[in-house]
Amino acid sequence: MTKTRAAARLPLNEILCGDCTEIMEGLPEASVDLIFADPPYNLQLKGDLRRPDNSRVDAVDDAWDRFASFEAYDTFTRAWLAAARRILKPEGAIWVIGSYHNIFRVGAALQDQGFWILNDVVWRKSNPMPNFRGKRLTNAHETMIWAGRDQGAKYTFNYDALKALNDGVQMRSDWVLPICNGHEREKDAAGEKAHPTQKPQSLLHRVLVGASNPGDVVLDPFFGTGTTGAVAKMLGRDFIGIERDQGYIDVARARLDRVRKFDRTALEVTAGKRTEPRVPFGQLVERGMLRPGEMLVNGRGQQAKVRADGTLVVDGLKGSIHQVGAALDGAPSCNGWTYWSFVRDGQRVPIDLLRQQIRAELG
Amino acid sequence: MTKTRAAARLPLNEILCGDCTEIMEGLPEASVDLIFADPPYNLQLKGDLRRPDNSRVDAVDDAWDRFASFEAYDTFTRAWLAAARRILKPEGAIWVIGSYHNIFRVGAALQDQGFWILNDVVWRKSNPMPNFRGKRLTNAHETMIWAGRDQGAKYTFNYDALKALNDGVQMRSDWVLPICNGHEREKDAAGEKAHPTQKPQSLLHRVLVGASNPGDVVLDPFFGTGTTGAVAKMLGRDFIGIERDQGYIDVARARLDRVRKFDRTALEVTAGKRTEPRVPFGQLVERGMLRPGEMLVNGRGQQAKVRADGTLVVDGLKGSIHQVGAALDGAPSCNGWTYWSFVRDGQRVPIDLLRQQIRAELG
DNA sequence: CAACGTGCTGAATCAAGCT
DNA sequence: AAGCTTGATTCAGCACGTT
Repeated sequence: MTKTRAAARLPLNEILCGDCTEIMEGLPEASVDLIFADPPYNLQLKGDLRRPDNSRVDAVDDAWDRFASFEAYDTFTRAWLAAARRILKPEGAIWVIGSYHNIFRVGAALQDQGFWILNDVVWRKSNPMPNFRGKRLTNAHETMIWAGRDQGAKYTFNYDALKALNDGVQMRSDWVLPICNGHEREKDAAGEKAHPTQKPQSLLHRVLVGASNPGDVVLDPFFGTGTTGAVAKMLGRDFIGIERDQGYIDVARARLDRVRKFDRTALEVTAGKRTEPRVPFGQLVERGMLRPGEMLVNGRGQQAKVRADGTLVVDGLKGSIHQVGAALDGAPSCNGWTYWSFVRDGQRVPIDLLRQQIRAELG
Repeated sequence: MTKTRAAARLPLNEILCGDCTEIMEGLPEASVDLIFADPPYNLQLKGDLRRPDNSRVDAVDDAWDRFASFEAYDTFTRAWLAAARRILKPEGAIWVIGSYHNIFRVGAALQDQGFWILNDVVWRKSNPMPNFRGKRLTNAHETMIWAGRDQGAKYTFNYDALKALNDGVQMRSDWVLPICNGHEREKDAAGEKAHPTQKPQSLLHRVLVGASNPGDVVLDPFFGTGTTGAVAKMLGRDFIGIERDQGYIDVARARLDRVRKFDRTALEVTAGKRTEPRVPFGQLVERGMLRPGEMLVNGRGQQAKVRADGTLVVDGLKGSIHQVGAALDGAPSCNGWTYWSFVRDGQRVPIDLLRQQIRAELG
């Protein structure tokens, strides 16, 4: 009976194979701090789409994204949300990502079940797939809903960490991040993308830094190739993954084995100092251009450690790239962008180069 | 009776005072090209919000934004959407703007009533109000839903005009625009903002340029201080405004009197090739620009013979310029106009050049 | 001069689907 | 059936300048 299974220990840092609703029903009540869910979008695709050069778009045509009707999709959604709600701690929170095909149904279901929406967050893709037919706007964003378990319930929000990640100004509800491709994109044996909708690590990085703490339990009921687990592991959170496709699980397991946790000081997050500059240093970290724990070096060879929220630490000294630089030089101020370098292939490279890359991407 | 009122003429460029559902029920069926709606957001604000300096934030606390529950809000939403759908032409479209408080309920209701979502569009505010309490992300965007009346229905989309607006690249689904303030913000007699949620004209400009044509009828059931009407008038569209607050209507009337329509050349908009007159390939033969028996050549050097009726033949293969091109490439389709060239003075010249000559003659 | 680094350009690649 | 429909990124190739 459920009672027995519910008493079972929480299977931390494992991937459970099966239907997420059923599996969540077997987990102990009020045991999870954060849920990140990337459910099927119900894209309702028909026929095939070709580019102007007649090549075929490799679209999402997997069985798991097919539903007979909005009603069928609603039934599915309400079932997994109810199961998710039961295992969520009273002060836990849920994030769900979707597109216009499904997100309105998900949002209404969340509200109907008593979740309390805290923000909707727009992921603005810096490099979306264009609209090949020229019949609509380029679909350049996806929407995440962040909700607490109940109206008035407490929830985790690391305001200052996100502010630091955003170089000293409040984090907004729209996040500009590139889609997942290149080396970060998991490949199958044939060298093809292993999953059609793999999310970028930078997105999960921001969610987990902002809405969870080290040691928290983060559950992902649609684990796919395990981005949530990978970022949770790096950030020192425990994860629980649920996925019904064994092929995806195999890819995720191999991926998680490769992932290393960032060290402890890198994970500590500022309590709230800031500076003025305009392009967030934290983005270099979120995007994986610099790893938390990596050392930066100044002109005199002094080293500073990069932390997950985009701040630096040297001995007891913590702060932004500018603050730490100024303190080391005993100067009233310092432009951290030109002050710090990182090391690649034995060469010192100014971090400003990375900022220029981001600026180029953003146009 | 409704029947009588429904037969009434369309009240163009007027503001009707009253409940929008009732008034729309009295308008003729299938008579409106575009609906832009900015319904109450159901913000559910409690208490008051103060800035760090203890000044009070002038929030939306008007009676029109209070609903007892999500159910009450849904009932309201489904009623006005049904009335809106009846007066929409089969090839018309609707835009609805909202925030996370209401947009998920609006989106689900749209889908449930048979509207077909074409895009969701994020208005990314370049200057949003900060989050004073530091308890959530800065609420820096609102969401618009663009939907056709039915799945598969035609709709107006001025692809090339929006592309031109966007510096020559496809318009994306996220629009960065400042909020409405300064001189554009309508003031009441006391010099205070006349309406708490006045939308910027830039937003409506983009919607109307992209999703309507000059002479179209644009209806706004929550007219407020008349931004939709003002931009419609400037752009040479007819508007119908519905508003139940006489105070807002007075402000809107005065505003509309001040607005001047742009002149004709300013209103002309980059048109796509689609809207150019269709020229049958056979006309090139009829006019003697190509001779029957002459050979066309594709990119791979394969040749096809032009016949007197404007069809091509290669070996046993006969058909239109498009069909033969597709068959030779083993492709599902082909644009024969760009696929085939003829030879003049040893040079390959695309046949599309001849079509352009004919179009130029047609004006 | 050879060897190598830099920067430009154009081809190739690839992206939650859209008459 | 006609005929209209991309943009960001990566990487190889190559000219050119420096060591």
